[in-house]
Amino acid sequence: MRFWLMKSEPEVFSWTDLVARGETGEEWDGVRNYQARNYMREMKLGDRAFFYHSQSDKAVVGICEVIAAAHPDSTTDDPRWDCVDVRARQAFETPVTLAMVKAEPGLAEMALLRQSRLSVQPVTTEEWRIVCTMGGVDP
DNA sequence: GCCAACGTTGGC
DNA sequence: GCCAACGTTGGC
Repeated sequence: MRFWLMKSEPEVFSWTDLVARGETGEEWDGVRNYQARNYMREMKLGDRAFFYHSQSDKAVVGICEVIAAAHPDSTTDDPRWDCVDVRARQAFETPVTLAMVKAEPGLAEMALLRQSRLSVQPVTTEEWRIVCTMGGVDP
């Protein structure tokens, strides 16, 4: 199983919105960046991803699970864009803010800091463990 | 609201 | 194939 981080502006689609979708989950559509798309194509069923609120919130707020491998993005006819489906799994006890990530030496190499504009990014096993611990959930 | 970083487009 | 112009994202 691999680990990822996916960003969303909470004003557009929030963690609460994903929780409301329940087991059905939601298509992670709208990504129009090749690197982010390629990462989604690498995702497999059962992979876990942090749900990150960008812009107003700037915090990892929960963990979601990939429930459908990459397929065409239903919001466009352009065949270049694929996306996966995810469902909410577990909310963090404590949101892990961007400031907290920056303050943690073990997370200095995270793509979240290195490539701030990338909306879908890989997370290492060690980074996953650290962030989960900070968030108050079992890795 | 501003700006840095970075991706895309289009002229040459 | 290069590069200037432009658009978008996201942190501050």
